[in-house]
Order: sequence, then C-alpha cells, then structure tokens
Amino acid sequence: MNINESAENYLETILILSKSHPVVRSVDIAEELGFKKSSVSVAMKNLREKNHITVTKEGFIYLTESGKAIADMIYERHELLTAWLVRLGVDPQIASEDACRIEHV
Amino acid sequence: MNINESAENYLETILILSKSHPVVRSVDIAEELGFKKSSVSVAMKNLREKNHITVTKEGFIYLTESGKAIADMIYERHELLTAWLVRLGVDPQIASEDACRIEHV
DNA sequence: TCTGTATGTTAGTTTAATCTAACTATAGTT
DNA sequence: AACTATAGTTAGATTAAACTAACATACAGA
Repeated sequence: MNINESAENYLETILILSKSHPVVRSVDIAEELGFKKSSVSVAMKNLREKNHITVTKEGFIYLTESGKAIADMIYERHELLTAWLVRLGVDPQIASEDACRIEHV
Repeated sequence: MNINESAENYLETILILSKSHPVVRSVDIAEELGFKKSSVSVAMKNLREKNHITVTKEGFIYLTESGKAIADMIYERHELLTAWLVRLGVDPQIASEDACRIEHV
C-alpha cells in the first residue's frame, strides 16, 4: 500500500472536513492543518497519483474507496484515543491534538 | 530546549542501555536501534553540542543532567504506555515498540 | 475594462534523518 | 612487523515534507 503518516493525515483531514463542509478544497485543508497551499497542492498530487482521492475540475476533493478506507481507519482510532485521553484527564482540545499524532502508530 | 523526537529517542536508548551495559558506546546504540554507526556518530555529535551527553576519549557515552532529565521523562512514559497497551491485549513486544513511537507526543 | 482577490500550480530551497563509502585509529594476533 | 577486527568519523547522496516566490486562472466589482 505504501502509505505514510503524512498521507494518512491528509486523508483523515479530508474526511473530517467533508463532515462539516459541503465540499473540500485544497485551501480548506491548508487552513485546517496550518500548512501553505503549495504544500497541500503537492500532497494532493501524490494522493491523486496513488488513487486515494479524485479532484474535480472545480478543485473539489473526494476520497476514493481506498482513500476512504484509510481515512476511516485513522479517524476511528482518533476518536477512541481522544476519548481515552479525556478519560485520563487530558483537556479535550489537547487530547484531540495528541490523538492526531498517536493514531498513526 | 529545542529537542526533537529523534534526539529524545537516542537519549532514551542511552538510558536503557546504561541499565544493562557497564558502559554505552556509539556502536551499542547503533545495534540497539538498527541504524548505521555513521548515523549514530552524527547524532551523538549533535547531542554533545547541545550538552545532553558527554563522551570520554574511550568513546563511552554518559548523559548529562539535562540529557538524563529528558531520557527519564521519555522512559517513564514508555513504561506507562507499554503497561497500558499490554493491559489492552497487545503483545508485550509489539506494545513496547508502539510505546516507543507514542511516547514522544 | 481594469483591478483585486481567491485558488491552485510549479520550480527551486531548506531541513532533518537516514544511508553508503571511504577513511583513521587502536588493539589483538599470527 | 604485518594483518585483521572493532570503533569512530567524515563527506556526500538520498528522501520526505515542509517552505518561498512566482506565475496562471477565474471571477467579482468599481
């Protein structure tokens, strides 16, 4: 499969944004992650080449079947980990950020 | 402080090795982590420059006060995480490896 | 129409951490 | 003395993921 932490993170972000946005664009991802749009552009190119996303000519980004599978997996771990960390007394905001880094393991 | 995940990992490895070895050398770290000795050599140079370790002329590596503080912190997390993962049913060997990646968060 | 804003891309740079290859130095062995 | 193994260093290559800067496009408003 050859998927790395960075790519997983982008896929998960697309999934999350698609829950709150009607459509997801590169610039939304850049803002969410605090990266420059050029960085996201390159990352999307890679995901497109690996068939984890499709991009319409309007720039709307959609997960493919494989992309969705990966994103779902990571997202579930994220939810579980966040809940667990919160139960341990970690601030929910911090817990979510930490989960984001742990979930790839 | 400016300490990153890679450096933390080296410091923790020095701490762990010092528990089982009379002295710790570059080559011991390389073997433990599965890296080439040249990589470790460069990493030790960086840790030396940041005063997290001292190296005798025989090549024996010792943690300084700051290096020990960082290594202890990471090591404690490692122990906690491993125990927790094992309690969740993860194989101890795998749990320890996973903890190694999670502990830096 | 001209201008400005938003979006996206491309080219080239930076940084970090690994690697390989080649070298030095030391110590033990024949 | 010469050889060999062990340890460490240095230089240069590679890779990944970010960055900046410059450019292309398209659309909205004066």
